[in-house]
Amino acid sequence: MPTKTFFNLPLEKQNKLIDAGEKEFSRIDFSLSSINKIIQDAGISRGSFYMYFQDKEDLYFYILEKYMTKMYQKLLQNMEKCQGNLILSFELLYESLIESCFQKEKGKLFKNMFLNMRFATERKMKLKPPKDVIRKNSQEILFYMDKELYRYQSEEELLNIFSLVMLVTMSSVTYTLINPLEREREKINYHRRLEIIRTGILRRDNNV
Amino acid sequence: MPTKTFFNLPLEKQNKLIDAGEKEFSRIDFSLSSINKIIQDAGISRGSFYMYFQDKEDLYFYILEKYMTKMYQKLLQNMEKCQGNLILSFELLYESLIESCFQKEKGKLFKNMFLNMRFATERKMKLKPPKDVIRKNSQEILFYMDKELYRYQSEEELLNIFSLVMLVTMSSVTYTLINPLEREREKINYHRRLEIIRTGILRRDNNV
DNA sequence: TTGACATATGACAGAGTGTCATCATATAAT
DNA sequence: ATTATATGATGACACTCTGTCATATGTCAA
Repeated sequence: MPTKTFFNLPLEKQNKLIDAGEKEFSRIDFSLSSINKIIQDAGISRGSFYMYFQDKEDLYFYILEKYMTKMYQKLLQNMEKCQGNLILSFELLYESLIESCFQKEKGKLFKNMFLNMRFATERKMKLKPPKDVIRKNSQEILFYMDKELYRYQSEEELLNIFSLVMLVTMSSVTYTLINPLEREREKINYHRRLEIIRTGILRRDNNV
Repeated sequence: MPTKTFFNLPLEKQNKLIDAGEKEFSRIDFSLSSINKIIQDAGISRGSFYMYFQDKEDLYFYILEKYMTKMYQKLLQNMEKCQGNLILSFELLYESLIESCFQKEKGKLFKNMFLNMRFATERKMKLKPPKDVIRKNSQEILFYMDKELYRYQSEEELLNIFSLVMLVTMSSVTYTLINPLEREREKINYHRRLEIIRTGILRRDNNV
């Protein structure tokens, strides 16, 4: 998290630094990005940067979290729109994620962030109690979720289904980012995978 | 790939360098690892290192590939042992992966490699024609796979199922590495996810 | 012995990181 | 008005890392 000093800054200066960060993290992968470039672009001194953020990672996660939150909001909206249909909601999320990643403005930023997701989750999990964020969001999702559709034993099982669909979605988006030429084919495969899961969790008359 | 010069080296010297690499990649994440440490440990000069490998990444992938190959061999063996049952084969693979990752000797190395997998696949995909490796291995898997068990339309669908199970397995192993305390709980969740997939792909009498 | 070739070396330039003593500014206290 | 105190800003500094290159060493054939 940024320091108190950072938040005391006039908003304009805050944004200038955030923008410089986004620009650098768009340019290149996190591990190769440079604080020098960021402070140069933002027009602040080296010392100041370390006044506001613990390190490069600190700034990175501050930015990342902003977009993660947006994504969850989007997912919640989808759940509402789809009357609790989990699969449908993720299909919509998938579409908007792909669209975001191929847009001009923030496309490269999103791409780099997606490709770094593993690194990101690892760090986050070390910092916070593991399920803190995802659990809270999952609970909200569960609230919207049409539970009559699926057979399940416990709430944990529902959360597990949720995580599974999330995993498959993120993985597919990432694959598409790495292989943009196979975008359409991967989309088909993604829907196939969702269909397998849907069939697997569907409540049927002949209950197995 | 290492250069011809590297392979001309006496095996002893080759191994010393590989060992030094594994030691460093065990110590710390790839992006923070240092060639300096490696050459110091291997007792060679800076110039020599660049004589043998293009860069740090080159050495890393050379080591990674060795273990990836082993993993695939293991999976193939499992397929044979399980008479083509995909789910069972991956359950066995899961167990041996977890075991490997918690062992004393190479545990930390495997852990770091797993956590870097996203980075690794991204690089690999840029280097080789995308599906080269996984496709070749998948074809071998398909050879062993008991196709009567599952309903599917095409070979591509079978490969898709394979990738899905692989994804879920790798993801679960990675999660366990990050949260070792939840090892048992995650194992249960892993089996639940596999059960969902199994149900989803199972050939039933009342064909949907 | 002399080339010709493969191999080995470490000094070097360039770039990056995090720190710290110091300076500047604003706010409060006397 | 002046001093005191806290807060913010700065860039030089020490350190580490990377990839290169001119030079040195070893080896084998003619």
